[in-house]
This record gives sequence, structure tokens and C-alpha cells, in this order.
Amino acid sequence: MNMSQDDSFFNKVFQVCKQIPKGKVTSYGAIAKAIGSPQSARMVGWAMNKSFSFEESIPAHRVVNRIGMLSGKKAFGNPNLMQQLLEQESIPVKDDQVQDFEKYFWDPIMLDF
DNA sequence: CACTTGACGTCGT
DNA sequence: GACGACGCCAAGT
Repeated sequence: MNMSQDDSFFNKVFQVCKQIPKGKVTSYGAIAKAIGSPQSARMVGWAMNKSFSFEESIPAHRVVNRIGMLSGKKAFGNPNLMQQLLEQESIPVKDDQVQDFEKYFWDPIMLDF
């Protein structure tokens, strides 16, 4: 099956993730809602974990849960890497939580999927 | 093939 | 407002 033209859940998730502006973050639920599956937020997170298997550079570090916590930091190999990447984009992180989450939050719903 | 796990979110207490 | 339970869907065991 051809993944390049795959309109499946995963592909949509990856497309959204790649379009997250630098210095911004979003939540799994927001992505799920944006692609039309608001109740499949878990699948978004699961897709992110699998995203490392894809050659495409998915900025998975820009995706956190609804409260801005770095719930998936462990998937980066080094648990501190996710926070490092966020701070690298001028996103303040403290205690595995994005500070001023609302301020840096980017809603993918505007992509009008 | 049935059960458990998981980078979540919403609702009820 | 913190904590627990349930629902969601796919993959791993």
C-alpha cells in the first residue's frame, strides 16, 4: 500500500506536526480534533512515538498533552532531550511542564483539515 | 485470539 | 480544584 497518498490518521497527524510553527506547541487533543477525530487523542500520541521510525523529521517535541506536560519525553531516548529542544526554541520548560502554555499554544484547527 | 498497555481527554466525585 | 474512573483505538504480548 502506498503511504505517500495515505490519508489515514497517521499521515494527517504527521502533516499537522510538521506544520507546527517554530517556537510554538500544541496538544494531542488539539491535533486529534483538527483532523476530525477528537476522541482519538491517544492515537496521536501513539503515532508520535512511531514517528521516530519515519525518515521525515517530525518535531514531536512540540507536541505535549493538554496541560503542557512533556508526557512523552522518555520516547526521545534521553528524557532531557525533549525539554532541551523546547528550550532551544525559546519555549520555557520547568519540571517537565511548558511555562505559559496558553501563550505558546498553537491550535492546528486553523489548518482547516 | 483475548488481555494489557499507552506521548490523552472528558466527566464524575 | 485534586483524584479516580471510563472511553477511545491500535499494537504488542
